Amino acid sequence: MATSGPRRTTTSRGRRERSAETRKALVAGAVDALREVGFAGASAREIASRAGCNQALVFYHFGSVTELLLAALDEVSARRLGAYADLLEQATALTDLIDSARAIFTEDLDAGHVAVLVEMITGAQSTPGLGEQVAARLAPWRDLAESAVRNAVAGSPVELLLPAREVAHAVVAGFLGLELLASLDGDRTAALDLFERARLIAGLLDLTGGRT
Amino acid sequence: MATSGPRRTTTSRGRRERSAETRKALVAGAVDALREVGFAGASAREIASRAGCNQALVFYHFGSVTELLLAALDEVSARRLGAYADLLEQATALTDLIDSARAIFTEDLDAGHVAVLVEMITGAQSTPGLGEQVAARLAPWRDLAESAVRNAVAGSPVELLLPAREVAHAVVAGFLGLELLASLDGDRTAALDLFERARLIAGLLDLTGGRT
DNA sequence: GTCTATACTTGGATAGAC
DNA sequence: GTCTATCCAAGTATAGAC
Repeated sequence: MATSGPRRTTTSRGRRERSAETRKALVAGAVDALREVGFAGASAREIASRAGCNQALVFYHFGSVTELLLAALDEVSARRLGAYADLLEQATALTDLIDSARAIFTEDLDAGHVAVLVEMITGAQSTPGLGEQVAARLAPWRDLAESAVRNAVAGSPVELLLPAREVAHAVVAGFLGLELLASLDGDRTAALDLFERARLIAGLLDLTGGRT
Repeated sequence: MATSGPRRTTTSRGRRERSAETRKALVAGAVDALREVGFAGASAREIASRAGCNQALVFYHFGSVTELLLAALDEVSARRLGAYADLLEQATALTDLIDSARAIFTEDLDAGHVAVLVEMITGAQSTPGLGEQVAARLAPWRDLAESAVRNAVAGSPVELLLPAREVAHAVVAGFLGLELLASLDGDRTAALDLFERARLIAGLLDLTGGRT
């Protein structure tokens, strides 16, 4: 049996890795907390408890609870934007776009990604300066929605009546609103009915507005 | 100068009236607090300070902060529903409906009525049982939107493609989402552009779908 | 890097004087 | 009915041991 040198099993890690793990656990805990108990309930103790580590580590690694919450929002944003970009660039017709949008909606509702965003938006009211930070992190979502819309209506007459930039704003607002309602009464059928309705209309538009 | 008997000037009130005034002040303070510092910042002390009275009165009159916040939501709901009903029953065409909707949107954004609702919806995550209470108070808004839509599309072919109940859900979600975005970055032009766009489309639909 | 312990602050809620 | 005073719980943040 080895008597000296650093022990190295599958579970033991170097200090640097251990630190990175803790940071990750805290971020994940913050995401969970925002989702399940909201901004008002996302305290350092609550988050640390979910991360399975000590409350003081929140301040050691992130300086303040607010900074940790922003890191959580960053993590969710980055992960979702990547996933959406892949899905949406495949959509070259309105029908595809609606299908993708519905898939994204249900996925996010299950995982609570949009809930995290919404909690940060509303929670920003109580923390001076937080609003700008959240707004900056929201902008890429708008841009993504815009390019998706542009991609789907390109060459169609719909393009003239509904500018992509405006539609994108409506899409983002719609997602936030539908998420709010669905999470409030735990019923997503009203939202899913709307996606179905939208798909029907999109089908008509795709037909009449055939591209070159 | 009178030396005995209850003094009665324009500012002195009976005990009962005084109590009612305090309740009103607390409710108004709660509304302001929700609007300006959000659910997370709406503490008993914060509210009482805005109401110009003592913190203990929150518990004397309402039992708990949560109950007071619900009373605030009730007050806003009742006041707005009355105002909207008058405005919306005048709208017998889609164009009218959009105009009314835009007026309501800007009015509510200025006064922060929807902000109160949104804060209560998201804040409900951190307080067990609050979700149901808020959901119950949201239902009438949905119903109002539905009857407004029904009223505006009655007899038009739009009615067949877009059921009022579904559209109403989209309208409520859209209001909440647009409000969230506008309050976040203090810019409502994107929302107003959308209303203008909607009015354009509504004009076309009103023309082609002439009623009997 | 992580923990325990602790100082300090804020907030919910109640008791009792007025 | 309203206020002062106070208790207690929870939260942010830091110091210091390991």
